[in-house]
Amino acid sequence: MHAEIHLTMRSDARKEQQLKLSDMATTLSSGAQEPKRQRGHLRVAAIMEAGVAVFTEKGYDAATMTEIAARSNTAIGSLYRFFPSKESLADALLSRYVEDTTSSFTALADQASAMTPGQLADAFVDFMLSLQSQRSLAVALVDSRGGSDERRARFRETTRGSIATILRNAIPHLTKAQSETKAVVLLHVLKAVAGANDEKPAVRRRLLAEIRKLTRVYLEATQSDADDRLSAE
Amino acid sequence: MHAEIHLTMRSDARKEQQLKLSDMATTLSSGAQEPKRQRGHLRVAAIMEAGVAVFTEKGYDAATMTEIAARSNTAIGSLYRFFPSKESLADALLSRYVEDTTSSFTALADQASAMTPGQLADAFVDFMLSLQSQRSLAVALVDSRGGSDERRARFRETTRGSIATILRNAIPHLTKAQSETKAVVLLHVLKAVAGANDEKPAVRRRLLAEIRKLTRVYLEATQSDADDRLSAE
Amino acid sequence: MHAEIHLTMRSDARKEQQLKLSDMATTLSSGAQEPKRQRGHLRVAAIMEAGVAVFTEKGYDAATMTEIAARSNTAIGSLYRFFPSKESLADALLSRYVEDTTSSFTALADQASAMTPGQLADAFVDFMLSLQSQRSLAVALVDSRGGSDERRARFRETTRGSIATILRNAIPHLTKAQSETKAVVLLHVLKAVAGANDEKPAVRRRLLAEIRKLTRVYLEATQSDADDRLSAE
Amino acid sequence: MHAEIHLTMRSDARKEQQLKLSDMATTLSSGAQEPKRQRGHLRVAAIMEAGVAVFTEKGYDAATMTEIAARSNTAIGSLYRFFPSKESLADALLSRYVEDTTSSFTALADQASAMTPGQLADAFVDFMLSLQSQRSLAVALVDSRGGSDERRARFRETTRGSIATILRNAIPHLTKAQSETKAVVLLHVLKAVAGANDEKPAVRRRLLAEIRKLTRVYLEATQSDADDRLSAE
DNA sequence: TATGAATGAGTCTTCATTCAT
DNA sequence: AATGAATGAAGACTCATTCAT
Repeated sequence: MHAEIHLTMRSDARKEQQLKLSDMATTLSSGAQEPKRQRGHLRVAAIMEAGVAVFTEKGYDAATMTEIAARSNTAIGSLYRFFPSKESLADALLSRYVEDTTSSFTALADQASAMTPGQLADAFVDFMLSLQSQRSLAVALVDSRGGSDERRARFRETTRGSIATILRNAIPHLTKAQSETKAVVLLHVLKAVAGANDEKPAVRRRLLAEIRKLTRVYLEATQSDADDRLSAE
Repeated sequence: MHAEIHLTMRSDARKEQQLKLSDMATTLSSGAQEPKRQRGHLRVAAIMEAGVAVFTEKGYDAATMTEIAARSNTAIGSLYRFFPSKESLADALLSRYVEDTTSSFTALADQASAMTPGQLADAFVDFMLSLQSQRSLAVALVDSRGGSDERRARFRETTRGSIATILRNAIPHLTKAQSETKAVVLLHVLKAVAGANDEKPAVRRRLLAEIRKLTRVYLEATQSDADDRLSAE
Repeated sequence: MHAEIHLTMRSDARKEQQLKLSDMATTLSSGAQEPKRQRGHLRVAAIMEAGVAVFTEKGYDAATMTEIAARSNTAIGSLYRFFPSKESLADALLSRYVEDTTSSFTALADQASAMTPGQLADAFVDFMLSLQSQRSLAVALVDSRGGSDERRARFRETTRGSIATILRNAIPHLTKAQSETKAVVLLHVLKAVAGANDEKPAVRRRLLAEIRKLTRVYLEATQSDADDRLSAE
Repeated sequence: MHAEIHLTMRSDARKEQQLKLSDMATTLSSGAQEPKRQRGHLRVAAIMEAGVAVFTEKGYDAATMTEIAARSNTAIGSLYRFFPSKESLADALLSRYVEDTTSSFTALADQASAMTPGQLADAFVDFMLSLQSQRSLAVALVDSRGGSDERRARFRETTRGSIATILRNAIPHLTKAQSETKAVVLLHVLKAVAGANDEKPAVRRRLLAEIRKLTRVYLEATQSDADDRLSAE
């Protein structure tokens, strides 16, 4: 009963603001309240950083809103002003990550058509390395049970789609279905980059080299496959 | 802050029992069984099965001891008699999984020396498929935060070691360091098999075929590498 | 226990402002209006209307100051400028209702002396019907725990007094005590009019007719009683 | 998510017990856990009494589970073991009241056919007086927003139905519709008995006498109406 | 003066764990 | 030894109220 009341109220209270804020709403799209003053933006940023830290360290379930509030020097009430639920915070974080990632992917896609599979493989690994820090958040939020299922699914779809597109740019003759299957597998392989992070530096270096090799081998094999199929026709 | 205090306290309170438990867990999960107190063994088995089910379904955090007790028709007090903490149950489950897996790996290792890399690749994928059901438990317990960090780490080490051994059996000339690096990567790749489970049947089939191909390609490349290096000497 | 401490504290903190408020509330709810600061009056009016709406819809407890502020397009800070507490707003609303009602009662009282009990009964029911919309506010605020106990008690007294007066006007020979007792009972009966509102139209119609009949019968019986007692002397 | 888990678990855990307890389940029908040991029954009783007290004093919203737990010398967790939500406690209390009331009504119904309207009126008022203490709880729970709407509605229906039946027993010739309309009105009138409780003793006495008179007059008038209608045919 | 961000006590509820019977 | 009642710390979230800008 309370919940309904609350939601109703909020909708009422937010209607008009929703409009003028819709442009900035991208980051906080998940039901989060947009700050209207300078101070608020700083606060939101602080909360998000704390959120990243805590979710990454403990995982979605074990992370507590109280700790996130404390780490960002925010009263719990203020945290909830901007992010009306734990899930909404996780969603916002994920969204931001998706956006960052997506735009990076777009850049990669542009260059992909001019790359050999080997080059592309390196580009992919480098790309994952550049995401590094954020990546572990995504793992904590997506691979665990964090946030809404729906958004997590959408996130996965988006990422897979981006990779599939890049693959088709770089390796013509791939059917859509093929590129999508390969995207899933490739994405999985690339996730190993994030995993490497937890190892000791020496091991990490070797691991990264190996992942690089694997990726290259995979993409080259994919290329030859496509060529074979083509010449067979 | 509170949370930490709490956890600390708990750990303290449990230390001594942990010992009793680990004996028992080992005893139970290894084949050896004490004939006396048959009832107790049945009970423990029931609890463990319920634990597997619940942890798999809900993940470590969301699983409750009460539900595990209920599903195994055990009074909560009895459950705690055998497994003095949630963590200890997760650990026991993981241990059993490790042992099962390890012995399977051993069998695989015996045959590995007679296999070509391509055959080995298929064997690995088939192997993962055969673990399927149990595998999702490991995911729930290892990739999330279930069980003690320490044991999870040990679990990973064991698995990696098994794979490394197999690799060296099948592909001579690999140094220990190489085989270990490759084992990490290969294990990661093979985890995709478990992930494929969540996809629709049609996708799943394509995915598995692709993973198979990737694994084969990877192992074959590994072989040629080793050969090259050898002939270069 | 905590709750009590909290409430106490709040009351303490507000005492002095209560005075300022009650002046204002009285001023506002009586006809007199200060020409200066027109804006403020509009704002107060808007707040009060929103307050009526929200309290009526949700009841005192579930109503939130934030929603009342939003519905009246008022910043929460401004709302608190005029009504320093939720209770003070409820009180102001109740006061206004009492005043409205009282003046209406006064009009009724003027005509009452010329009415037969039967006519008076109808007049009462019609009167309650005319209050309808406001009545539900009173229910939300008086029958629940809205506003201060003290003011609610005063409100009840006033209303009962008005009715008692009317009764004595219409039915001479009633002692003061009698009229007061009857006022309490009559008021209770008339509240059924408000309750009828929640029923389906068909039922509502029948209900109102029945209440009308009951009221008539009651007042007529009261009359005969008085007559009897008189002639018995 | 948690909620679902919880519910699921409970259902599982309770299945078998539900059976052997179904006979006693009447009182705690609203999802409450039945105690299985002596101690538990005492506890449940204590909780319910505390619940009655607190709900009556503060109303549903303002009552806190913490206070109810404290007043019944129960740990909050124990309270929730028996009554898994605030609403379920309110429901259980209401149910018990309904049952008490209903059986009393049944007894009244048996005698009603032999009563004159005047006697019936007195019987009704006496009846309400006998419910006294419990009545104010019903007011707190039914007339406010306490508990689930559905159950409150059902409660009202049941009570009205009982009264309607009694009326038809005592005053033949009433149509079903008539008796139902009159039941609603009569019930409302009788509620004044509970209200009288809050007055000073002297006032209370006079009030009760007046309510008695009103009820008598109403029922007698109802009788004559019915007679008139009959002879007019 | 108006605004809305900040505050934090308090609410309901959950669940691992202990302990009396 | 088995049972399940008891415990209470902790978590997510709300909202009346204050105060800096």
